[in-house]
Amino acid sequence: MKKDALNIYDIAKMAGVSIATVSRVVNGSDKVSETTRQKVLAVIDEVDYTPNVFAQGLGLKTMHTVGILVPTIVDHYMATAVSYLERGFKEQGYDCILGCSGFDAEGKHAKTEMILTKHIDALVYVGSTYAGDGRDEGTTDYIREAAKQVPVFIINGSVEGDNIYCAVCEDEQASYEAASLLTSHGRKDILFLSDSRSYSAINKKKGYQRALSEAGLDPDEGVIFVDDDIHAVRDTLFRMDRKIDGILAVNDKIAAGAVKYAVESGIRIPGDIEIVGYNNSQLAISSTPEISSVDNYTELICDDTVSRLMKILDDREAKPQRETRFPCTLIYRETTG
Amino acid sequence: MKKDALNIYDIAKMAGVSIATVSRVVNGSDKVSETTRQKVLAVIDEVDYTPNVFAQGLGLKTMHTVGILVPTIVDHYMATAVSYLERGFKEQGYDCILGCSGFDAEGKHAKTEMILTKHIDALVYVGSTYAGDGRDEGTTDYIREAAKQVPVFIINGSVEGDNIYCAVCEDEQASYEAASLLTSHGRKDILFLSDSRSYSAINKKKGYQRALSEAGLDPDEGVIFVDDDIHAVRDTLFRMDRKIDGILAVNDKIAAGAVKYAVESGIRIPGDIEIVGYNNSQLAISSTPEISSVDNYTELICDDTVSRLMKILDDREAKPQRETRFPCTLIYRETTG
DNA sequence: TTGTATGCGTTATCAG
DNA sequence: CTGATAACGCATACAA
Repeated sequence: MKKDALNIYDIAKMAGVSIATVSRVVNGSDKVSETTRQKVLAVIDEVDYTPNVFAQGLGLKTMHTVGILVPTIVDHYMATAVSYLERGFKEQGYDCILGCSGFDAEGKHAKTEMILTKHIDALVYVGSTYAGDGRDEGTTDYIREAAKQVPVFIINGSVEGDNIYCAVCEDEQASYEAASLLTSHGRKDILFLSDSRSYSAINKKKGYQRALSEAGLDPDEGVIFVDDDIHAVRDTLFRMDRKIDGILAVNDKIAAGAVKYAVESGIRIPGDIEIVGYNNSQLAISSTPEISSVDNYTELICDDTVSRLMKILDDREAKPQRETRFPCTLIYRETTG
Repeated sequence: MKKDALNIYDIAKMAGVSIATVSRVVNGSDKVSETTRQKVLAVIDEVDYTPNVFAQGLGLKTMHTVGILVPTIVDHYMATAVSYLERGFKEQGYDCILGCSGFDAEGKHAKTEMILTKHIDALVYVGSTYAGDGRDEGTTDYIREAAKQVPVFIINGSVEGDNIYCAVCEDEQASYEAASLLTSHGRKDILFLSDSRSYSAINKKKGYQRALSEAGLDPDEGVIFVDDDIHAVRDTLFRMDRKIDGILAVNDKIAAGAVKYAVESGIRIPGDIEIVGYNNSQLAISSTPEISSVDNYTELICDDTVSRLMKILDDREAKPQRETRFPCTLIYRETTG
């Protein structure tokens, strides 16, 4: 059936040289005469030989793969990030092993263990959910544990530890600015809609609260937890039966739910209520009216992560910046005045 | 730094047995006494030993990984499919290597070659773009080439060839039913909005055309190619300056663009125009009015693919059904009457 | 510049 | 039931 692939011995025999020479040619060593190089290359090209990655991995202890863990790939933000990471790593000759861990500790822990058994060269966590809520150090212990084996990178989250590198966007500031925009418009009843206590959600909340405090508003009573579901958010707002003239959501899906609520309630946007989403995704555009949303430069963050990661892989002694920070910017659309 | 992991010799030494015995215990062979088994297991548990997958792969010629190729993971449909596949394969003890190929032939070809060098146990293509347009056989040759090395599965596309297995949804029928719904409502100017000539897009078009023909309408003049972008679709429709009372789109993003067009033109939905999307994604819900959309049972298709794939991997002689077909159903929302 | 021999960590075959 | 030992395919230090 599946005829065994040719190995280095076959090539050596066909080219009339030793396996060492073949190996040298394959790996681009300069210690081989041009004539033999051509001879070997001809054979390799002829029979379409590719070195066995398992054997390479056995000796070199690397198979040029990096592991990527996301809570769910269905989320647009994660998908986008994975897309950029995959592109970047591939450019550097690294393949990606993907794992979807879910949001609970057990899954994160289990998937981390599993993916580590694959002897990946590095591990990238995508999503601030992996950074925990910053309160309970124990929740991120599995990351420090993983970092003992391979360099660990976190996209959009910050975790302390040796061999752990982070890239975060300045959510606190972005959220502060968005909320300040609303308070500056005289909004008094501004909600903060969040579905988690992840690292980034916490920072967004801080920014929101800072803005409200500065405006002399109660920074706590507007903080609401909701499910990450358009209709669930809408219904939650319906049930609240409370005057609202501003909403800051931690993602566009939640913001879209808020828009539904306003539209179906006959509340005018942005006249009576202003709404700001987060991630600047297609959902913000699909919605009517289109949602003003914070863009968090996923591409920039991912490219930076790839380049810092490669720095380590190229030189195991290299110590790139432990944490890089990126700004966010609010994209103005129709839900803000 | 990264202390070398323990190997089977270490365990053997610590347990006072031979490596063969350790291997037997690890692989659950019954040819080992209960006492020694416990002794070895104790050591393994104690020091947290895991067999080196490279060495296993070298001998067994498999590392229990399957390759997944998508044109882009950013697309919601692909992301959803990958999510289900990953879950299914992981359950069966297989890891996933992900590749994003883009939509052009060169990328598909190159990524296929790359992922094959990883000695994956099987390859799954997600998306009908890989099935080509069915006209040019040459465009899918790289798939038949890949199938010579490993079993190949295609999600939502049909390609002929040995060792190639497909799962498709009955897009022709679903599209026919959706278009028939509109004609039955007396719609006369129904557009078919498509962004590609992929296998599924072609089937959707056929269904649309069948419905229009049956209703005595011209099946060709409504077929329009658009960019897969909400605003681009809207603007294309603006420019068309043509009476339209029905739209069938090959995905929800395009349908969302159509909704924008109608809303901004003051055309009433579904009174003056009815719109049907495809994939039943969040975009359909995010939109206002919410878009009626064809659900194509991604989960079902993926689970079926996983189970057929495992059948082959469990028994290399097994020949599961070459092509499985799944129905679609229209989810009625606010853009149809 | 080229070839030989060894190690990488398993699994599997074959004796015992 | 258990233990040597030979593959598996490659990279590389060492010899020539």
